[in-house]
Amino acid sequence: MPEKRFRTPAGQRILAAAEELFYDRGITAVGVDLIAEHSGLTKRTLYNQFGSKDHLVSAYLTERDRRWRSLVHDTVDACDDPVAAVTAPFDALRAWSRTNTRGCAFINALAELPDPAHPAHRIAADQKHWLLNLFRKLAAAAGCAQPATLATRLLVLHEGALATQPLALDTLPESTRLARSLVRASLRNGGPEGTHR
Amino acid sequence: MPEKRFRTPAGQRILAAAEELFYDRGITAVGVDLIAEHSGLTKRTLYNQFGSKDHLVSAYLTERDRRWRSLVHDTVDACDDPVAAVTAPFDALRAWSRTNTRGCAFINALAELPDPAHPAHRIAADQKHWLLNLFRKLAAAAGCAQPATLATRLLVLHEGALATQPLALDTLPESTRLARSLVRASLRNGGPEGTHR
DNA sequence: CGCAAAGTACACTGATCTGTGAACCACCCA
DNA sequence: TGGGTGGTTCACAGATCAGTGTACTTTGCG
Repeated sequence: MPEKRFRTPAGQRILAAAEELFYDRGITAVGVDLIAEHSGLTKRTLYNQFGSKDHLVSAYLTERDRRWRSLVHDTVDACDDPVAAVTAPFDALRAWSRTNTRGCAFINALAELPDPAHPAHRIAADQKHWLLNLFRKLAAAAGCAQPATLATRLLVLHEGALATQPLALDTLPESTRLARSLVRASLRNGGPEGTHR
Repeated sequence: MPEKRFRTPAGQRILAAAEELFYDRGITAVGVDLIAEHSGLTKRTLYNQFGSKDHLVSAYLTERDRRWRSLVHDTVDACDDPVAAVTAPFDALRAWSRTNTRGCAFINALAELPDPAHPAHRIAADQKHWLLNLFRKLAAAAGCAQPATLATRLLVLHEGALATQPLALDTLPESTRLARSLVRASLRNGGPEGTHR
């Protein structure tokens, strides 16, 4: 059962418990017994619903990705100014970080699951490509010069702020400021500074 | 045995095997039996030398930190231009990435070891603080305006390039270009762009 | 009523994990 | 020559892990 569109209420509760535990304590460190216990359901139900721990891990990452994209879309849509919309993912990250302080779930998952054949790799790669592409589209829509280059820079800033988050260095505000200034600069002159040569 | 200054040859070989396996496959996923087998030594020797897997993990991170700092120091020292020296860690990262393609070992370790009491947390936090402070000192030495703010931005770019490395997006070149342009901008006018307000 | 789907209770398998005990061996050096 | 240090061999303990088999109960619905 690689994917499942409609999940039973018990399946949803198990997935919710898995999301919390996997993110907070790490995927390998959390056993299926613990997930069953935290969800109030039985291990048998877990296996009836998800088939294996690997499939549950995939469902965890897929669901988290869905929630994150939904938040970013909402934040972008709430911007009436197309220039402000370019850095809307940074605003979404600020809100997201209030309840998620253990860094990026996908980077963390890749750290624990080095096998490139594991579905987690595709999910993680897809998410970052999606964000890169979103930055590019938003930059182009705002009339930024060289949207591809700008998008790469914004992605690096975004991931850098996210990666340093567990270290409590409070890098997000400065990253956001720099991101906004890069967008402004790409509107003022014919391209972001430092691109020539 | 929390630290050990002088290690026996067998201890060095075990540590070398542990470094490779922990980084490539993840800490939790690698057992002590596998490390013993890869090093050609016995599990008994491993425990005689390191006492526990946790201590071996600490030794792994400490040794990796030492090698990375050594590379950065050498790269900085090889710069005759103090302005180029500010972004020398990005050049060091380029060389480092040729053989280390699984991202930051410390971020990865934090993902697997969520317990803040684990020594890995202190080692990882120390490393990032060290790099942030190095950026600050190099920026000040080069005459950059607002070296603290610049250092934070450079650290975010550095960590962003490192975090996205396993995703094969090739973000390091663009991160390095942007880092250099930020340094240049902080020399030209009274501070990096976008800092006012 | 009768059936099927969803979930429970619980024992259990086989593998793997960290860590230990104890006897033994090779080498170096006083 | 005789310890002492460093390493080996190998069995083993105790815990935990993913995953299964089976019989039972509940609930909703035709």
